Amino acid sequence: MATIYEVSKLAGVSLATVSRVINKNSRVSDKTRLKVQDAMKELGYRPNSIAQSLASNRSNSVGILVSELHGPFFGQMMAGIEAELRAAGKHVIITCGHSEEDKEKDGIEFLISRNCDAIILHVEAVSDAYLIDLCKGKMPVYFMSRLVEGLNDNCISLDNELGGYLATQSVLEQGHSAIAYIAGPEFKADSKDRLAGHKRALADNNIAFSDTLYFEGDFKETGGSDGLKCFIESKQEFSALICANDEMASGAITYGREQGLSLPKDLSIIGFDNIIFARHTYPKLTTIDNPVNLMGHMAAKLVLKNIYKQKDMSITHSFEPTLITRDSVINKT
Amino acid sequence: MATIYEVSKLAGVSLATVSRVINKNSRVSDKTRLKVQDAMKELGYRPNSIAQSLASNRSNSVGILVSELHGPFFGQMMAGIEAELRAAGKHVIITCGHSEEDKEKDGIEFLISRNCDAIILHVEAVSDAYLIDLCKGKMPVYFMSRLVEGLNDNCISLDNELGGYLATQSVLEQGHSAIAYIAGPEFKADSKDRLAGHKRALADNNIAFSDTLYFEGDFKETGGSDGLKCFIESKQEFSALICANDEMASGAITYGREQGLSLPKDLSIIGFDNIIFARHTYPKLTTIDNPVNLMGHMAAKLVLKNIYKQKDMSITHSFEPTLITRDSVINKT
DNA sequence: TGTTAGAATTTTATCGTTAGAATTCAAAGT
DNA sequence: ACTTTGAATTCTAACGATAAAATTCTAACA
Repeated sequence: MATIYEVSKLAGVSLATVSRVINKNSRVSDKTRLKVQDAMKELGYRPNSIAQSLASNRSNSVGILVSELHGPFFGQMMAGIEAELRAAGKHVIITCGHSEEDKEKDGIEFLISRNCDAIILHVEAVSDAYLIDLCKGKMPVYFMSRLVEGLNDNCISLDNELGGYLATQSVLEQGHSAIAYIAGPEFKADSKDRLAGHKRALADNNIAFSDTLYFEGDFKETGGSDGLKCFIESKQEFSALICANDEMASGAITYGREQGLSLPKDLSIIGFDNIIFARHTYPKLTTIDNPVNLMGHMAAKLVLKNIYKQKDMSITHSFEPTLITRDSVINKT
Repeated sequence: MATIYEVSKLAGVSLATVSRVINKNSRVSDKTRLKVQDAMKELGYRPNSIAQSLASNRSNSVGILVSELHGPFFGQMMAGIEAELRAAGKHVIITCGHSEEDKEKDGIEFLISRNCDAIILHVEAVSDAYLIDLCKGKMPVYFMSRLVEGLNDNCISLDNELGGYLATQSVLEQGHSAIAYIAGPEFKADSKDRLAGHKRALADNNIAFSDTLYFEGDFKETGGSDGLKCFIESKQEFSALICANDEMASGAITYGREQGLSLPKDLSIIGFDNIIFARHTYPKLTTIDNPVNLMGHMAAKLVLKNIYKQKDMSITHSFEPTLITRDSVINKT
């Protein structure tokens, strides 16, 4: 592969001049610029980004840590970030933390050692204290879908509490009062906040939260089936089931039907996230929209603005979930 | 951040010695190794991977191009590749091509310019000729889920023709004979092969392929709904519908029920890929398993073996799909 | 004790680029 | 014609590591 040196020789100019035509910013006369561009074309020259990074202390790549590479939620998130960054000529280096503290820390180390210009994290297992400490380091850190105390400006977050409230409120408005709840893992902030919203809605309507109609799931399909199984076997009465995400809602729907329930007549179910498949369950899933793709774009914009100094980036740090009404919740009155 | 130079000074040894303790291979006396390691610890030294790459001409990163960052199929694929590579201390740089020729080429350029040690491509729009040409270049290229003529050793592929055959054969065995088919985009090799398998099964059973029961979909949910709509509106008789992937099958199921069909009684549907969600459609989707996660692992192993010279990697280039029987196809006899 | 082989270590050049200082150039002002 | 000035360009030293050649050390052997 041709180097800048060969280009400079062929064009009859110095290294520095070639460098300057590559980095369009500074001034070069049109004549020499043309000469250099011709030479580059002739040699099929492509800048060596590694060398560029070393010399400029800029890698033009941003690290991303998500919990999983698969899964509809993270897919949308990564797609949003990548699209925005790619359009600006930046790369993403993606790794995953599997919602485990060690692996998340490991992933972060990994990205730091790759000299990313910034990292965008969707971490769940690691503590706020750790993150606050991390931010004291040299690497700029941004957070997706998590609000870290005192670091608001680095966070793009969803009002999960509101989402939880909305879900429960909408179910209550349909006349349900015996409501079961399948939460996500309790150590995850998202789970906690959604649950808090649920409890607030219950309280607002003078309905007591019942421990026996609560189940801690895993945000996966099995969480939904296990949870519903648990409730059914406990022989309690309930007409609605709130799941803290759509995967668990899918699992619950599938399990519920296996147990002979007629849905949504026998049981109303609401999810959270509005993943693409939510409209393909049967009944079509009523859920809370989580604009995670948009949030991905926004996180990328934040990096573009702060790190790459791009202008005209208006940033929204906080997003609001909205209710998507489909067919899985019926009016009980 | 401390550099190798500072470490060498503190430890009282030369740069080269520090370098050698970092790259565990060559010999250093235990005493100096300890000295150096202490110094590294004291300074919180972390090698600068950019500088390492420049000097060693190795970036320890492999580029990945998929069609989309979201979507259950690609998620599984990326997860497989990343897990395997990450375990070996390599990074992935992921980008996407959106199944469009220009964007795919663009993405490839992008990865090449990042000095990856190899690239793994899941490309759909770009021609074989282009790929053959690409392989003549310096960058090692591997292909996922695509068989490029003459480049077999660089491909990890699924026998899509067999999958297509299996799907149709299984439906035929259930007594169906009027079978509609919703294909993927015709320019995609996967679509072509699956369709070819379908036609072979038909021929084996002396059933004529009917153009009017064929629809070219887009591998997305809308492809399934649009296709089924088209067939229904044409007032043709058919008792089974084969979809070239699960997303389209989901779309078809949803649309079919919207049109008042009772599934699977009125219409049997079979998909392809066995995405996670396939077991959560109603009826649960009978489909063809595509071991794409495994294939991702294998592609990564191939790179590990060929590029990073790891031993003990047994490679399987070709994978076979299998039938997953669930509830969406019924026996008609 | 003097050689010598092999291990351990250091020296030095290099990877391909950027960035700031230094220089040259060209047009304008006096 | 002679500065002056600012633009255009070149020079040179990094950036932080690796790798091959050169050197020093160590211990074993004659």
